[in-house]
Amino acid sequence: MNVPDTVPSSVPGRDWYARPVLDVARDLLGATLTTRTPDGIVGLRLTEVEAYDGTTDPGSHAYRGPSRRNATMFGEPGRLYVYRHLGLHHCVNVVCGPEGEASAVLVRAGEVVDGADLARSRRLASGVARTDRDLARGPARLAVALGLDLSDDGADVTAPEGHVVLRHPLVEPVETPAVIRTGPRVGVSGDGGRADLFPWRFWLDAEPTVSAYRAAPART
DNA sequence: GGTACGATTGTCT
DNA sequence: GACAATCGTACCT
Repeated sequence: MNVPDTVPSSVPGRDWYARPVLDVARDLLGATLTTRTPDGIVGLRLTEVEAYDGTTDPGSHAYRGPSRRNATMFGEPGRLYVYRHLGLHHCVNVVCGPEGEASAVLVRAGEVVDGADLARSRRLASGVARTDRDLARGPARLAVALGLDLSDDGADVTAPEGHVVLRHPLVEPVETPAVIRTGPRVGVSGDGGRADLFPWRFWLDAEPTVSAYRAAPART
């Protein structure tokens, strides 16, 4: 794979995810999520995420308590929660916080840093050709690029030999310190229209791969 | 067993 | 910028 060994990185253990969801969300920016499938490897440097704070967060799938769909959120941190949206798209989350709290970070966008050819062919197979910048710009495109679907729900990202692995850089790049920006979450309508109360979207400033903000449709 | 609704995207105007 | 597409899940009867 192309990820050079000279870039110090580690695979955080379960405890790393068992922290407050806002801390984990912030720390996930710049980390790389890598999927290994029979047809190859795709690595993604995360540039945009959103935090969902378990059963106390009206915007979270966990707000109404455990169900078959969100069971993974109530389980161990450090696992993938994948769900289908609008019957068309998949969205990928990383479960965090203490087990049972059901907090999760939605992975919204990233920059393909490995396996761009494979990511591109997956995107082509799913529809229309796009620029490389769009390969993983938006949660559904990101899932396609990484080749993730419902069968990956519950996958453990803390296992270095697993088929989905999250790596975290041990040291921040000194020359290009990451500027982290925050804002209202995208498309969350369960917050009573008060998206401003939950400025829990985090992204890396000046990243072309960050998806465009769209407010949730007003709820009647 | 039926119905309403969505953490979005692509396409058309 | 606006809108249709499309189906699993939750919630109701």
